[in-house]
Amino acid sequence: MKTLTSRQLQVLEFIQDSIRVANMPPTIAEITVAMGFGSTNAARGHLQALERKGAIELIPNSSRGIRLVQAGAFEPGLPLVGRVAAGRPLLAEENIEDYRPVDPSFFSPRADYLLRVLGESMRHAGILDGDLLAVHRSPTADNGQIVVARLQDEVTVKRLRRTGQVVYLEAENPGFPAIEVDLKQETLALEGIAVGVVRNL
Amino acid sequence: MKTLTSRQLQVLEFIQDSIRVANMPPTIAEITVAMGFGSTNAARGHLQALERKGAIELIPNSSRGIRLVQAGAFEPGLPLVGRVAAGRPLLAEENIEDYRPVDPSFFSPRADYLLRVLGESMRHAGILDGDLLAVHRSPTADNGQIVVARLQDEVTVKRLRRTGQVVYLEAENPGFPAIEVDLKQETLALEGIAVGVVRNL
DNA sequence: AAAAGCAGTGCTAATATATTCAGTATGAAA
DNA sequence: TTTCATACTGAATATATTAGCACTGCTTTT
Repeated sequence: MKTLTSRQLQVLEFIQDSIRVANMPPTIAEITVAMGFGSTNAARGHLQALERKGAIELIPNSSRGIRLVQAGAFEPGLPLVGRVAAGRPLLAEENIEDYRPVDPSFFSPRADYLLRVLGESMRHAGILDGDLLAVHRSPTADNGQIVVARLQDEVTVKRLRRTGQVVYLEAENPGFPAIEVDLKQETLALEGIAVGVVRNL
Repeated sequence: MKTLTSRQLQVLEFIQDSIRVANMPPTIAEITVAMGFGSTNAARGHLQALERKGAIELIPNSSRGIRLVQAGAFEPGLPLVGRVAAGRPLLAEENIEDYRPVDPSFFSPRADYLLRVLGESMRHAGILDGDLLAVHRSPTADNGQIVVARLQDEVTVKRLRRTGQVVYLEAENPGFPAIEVDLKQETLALEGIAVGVVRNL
């Protein structure tokens, strides 16, 4: 989508608000009033510009015939992180596979992103290969929580178990050994804590 | 809300579909066409009846001026079914614990409601006690699918396995025996097929 | 210097849409 | 038996809404 001017953005935002509040797009006249135009053509011009730029779609001869094109313009959903490129922040653009319409506040604390789970190491916690893990960004976590951690450019989902200065990242599947991190020697970079699981069957 | 007639319900459902699909309420003319009426007044009559009964609100002199009154018209979410009362339809009001902001179309096929899972019988399929199972209403299911079935006023989640005239509802946890249903003697009432899992950690 | 995009006004025509009035027919409730 | 709600048809009207034409003025790009 091409960049919008600030005025066009205002119009777009009014349309989004309209849909959110009234559950229907506004008429051109409503936009005209809301924006303080003296002529409906001012609004029409903006709508046509927005359509040219791909922000909306106009349905000819249809009242309130404005359709938001952006999938999730008002509900962007959560970024889905898939394979993580080495040396890049977890939420760097190249790690974001897609956006999924999941309500962040459905989880508590709020979910910040979704992580696609690889492998079976957490199977016994009901987290299977391919599941989407809802993650809340947090640099700290409590004992016993399931966390997302970075270890040498590898992202892993494990249960955190701390005893003194040693942290164990435990799998929930026999055969997968726990990872031991000595806080005196290395730092443990937590990416977040797991707050939920979403699975498509 | 007073009870609606079946015809009124059809109109209401069309309006709901319209909002879901087109993101805006239909015009009276659109309802007229969709319902196969010969006159817009047929649709109008239904709309006024729906308004009297509190299902919708009509905005006078406004195109597409139909507003769903239902809490959650904007974010209907999915009904969460908890404990199921004996002898009552699964989606009867008294079975609906709450509504949860989960996007029905996130799953495929679309989820119609969420069922709170009780017990550990599907643990090895990654479905734990307390999980919310996204369910698509369907009277039929394929072999191997995880289904929601009604057996003597009990709702169970099991994997469907069919051999000839005998259906096995298999648990995914050793120690939980499969339930055998002989279709020659009893009927199996499927409530739906599982299309997803949502868990709050 | 010309062309294109931006941001508007003002008016009119076309048509989409809601609304009103006048009916028919059925079944349930008072 | 009258009244009321349901479930429609049919035609006409009022208004809401989109759409088109002709402008002005400013800024940015070519």
